[in-house]
Amino acid sequence: MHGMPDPKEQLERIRRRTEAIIPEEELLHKLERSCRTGEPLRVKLGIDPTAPDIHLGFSVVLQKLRDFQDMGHVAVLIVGDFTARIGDPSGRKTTRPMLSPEEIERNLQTYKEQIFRILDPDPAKVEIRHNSEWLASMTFEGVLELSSRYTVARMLERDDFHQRFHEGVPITIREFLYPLAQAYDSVAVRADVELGGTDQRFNLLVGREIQERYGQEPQVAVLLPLLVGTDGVKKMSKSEGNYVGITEPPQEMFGKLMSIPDSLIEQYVRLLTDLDWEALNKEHPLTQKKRMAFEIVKRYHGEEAAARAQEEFERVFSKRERPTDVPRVEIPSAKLEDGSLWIVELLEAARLVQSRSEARRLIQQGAVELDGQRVESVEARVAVRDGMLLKVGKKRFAEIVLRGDGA
RNA sequence: GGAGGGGUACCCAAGCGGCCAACGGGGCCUGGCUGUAAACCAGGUGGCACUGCCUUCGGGGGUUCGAAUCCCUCCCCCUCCA
Repeated sequence: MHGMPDPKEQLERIRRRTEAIIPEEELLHKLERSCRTGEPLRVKLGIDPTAPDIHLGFSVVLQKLRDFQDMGHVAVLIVGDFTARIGDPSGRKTTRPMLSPEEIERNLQTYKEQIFRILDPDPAKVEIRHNSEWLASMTFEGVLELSSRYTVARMLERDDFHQRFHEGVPITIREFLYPLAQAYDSVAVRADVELGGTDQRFNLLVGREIQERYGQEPQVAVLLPLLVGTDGVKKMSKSEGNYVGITEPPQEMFGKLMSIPDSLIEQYVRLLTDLDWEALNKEHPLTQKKRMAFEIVKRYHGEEAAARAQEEFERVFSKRERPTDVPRVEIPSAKLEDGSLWIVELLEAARLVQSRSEARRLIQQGAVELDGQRVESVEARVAVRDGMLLKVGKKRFAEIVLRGDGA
């Protein structure tokens, strides 16, 4: 393995945007040895097969894994198909849905398509494993073996377990098994490093100890900051609906990024772009946000698409003009009476509302516009013309296309 | 094994025979102000051509003129003691 950068330089690069490296000296040793022997480090990252959409929060971790790859190391992706059955108690969320092997495989395909927009697909630098490979076949004896290598007291050190224990909130034995199973993954793939968000700190540290108990050199935990979601409060996650997916269309991405609270701009710029925050910080927040959104869209869709997304955003929201791409909705002319239609029915036919009651409410609230003209009355009948623009709220648009009877 | 507390709309949570399509908060939607930010103000947040009707309060059955509210039964969750 030649062309591998100097270990100190590597460490420097790994440190960027990283929350913690535990312990840092060990990582340096591993890097030095790797450089000497030409043996790449095995860098483990667990992926959750229940949520195949990759969002910007996870991209921070993936980007770091990419850094490792670029320095010549191997990404070892662990599909947590078996651990998904246990359900990670981190953050004490309710249990996740059980997935069939087929669903998991389907998700993995989606995952791969997305993951390689960030990772290097070079087969020499990626290894994808399912943890059912070694966990599903583990005997009860194996489980005893594994579980005898960790103590209840150590388990209870974990913040959420600790809290639950003291509040009298039940903790099942099964939940104790989760960190152990994840830790065993590290043994199975002989991980040198494991990546994760800061919420994974405990799990990754258990991995270290378990590896040691199985006679392996412990992995180094590299923790990355958790990105706050577009709501500005909770960490970005699919289930909270506060995420930006890396495969979302440019327009959507740009819009979502513009809607984050100002207080998040710095974090997004630092974690998701290579922009110089110190310089950017002198600008107006709106400018900062646009630059940030532009950079991110550019990363996933290219410069041209990013520029178009920005123009479009400015046209629709700043200048309140008509978007370039408005969904077209066919209205059979048979529905019309003397060329006109009840506004509520029109909204329904255009699928801009979910029910007529909703349509009525929105009209009453002044949210409905026809060709830029606010609809004042719920009872209104409107003359429908081909190419008419229907608008509900700030972002729901539809263009009416009249369809003749004969067609 | 014993004792007790619960299951209400997207979430939390009131209501405990009619005034309940169900208080309040969060979230979300809409309007205003704006920079599609935040903050703030106002309204909305089952369905239906709608001064009314229909479907909702874990499932099923019953009492009653009338039930989210009372009774029976089933399912599920939780706490404490052993």
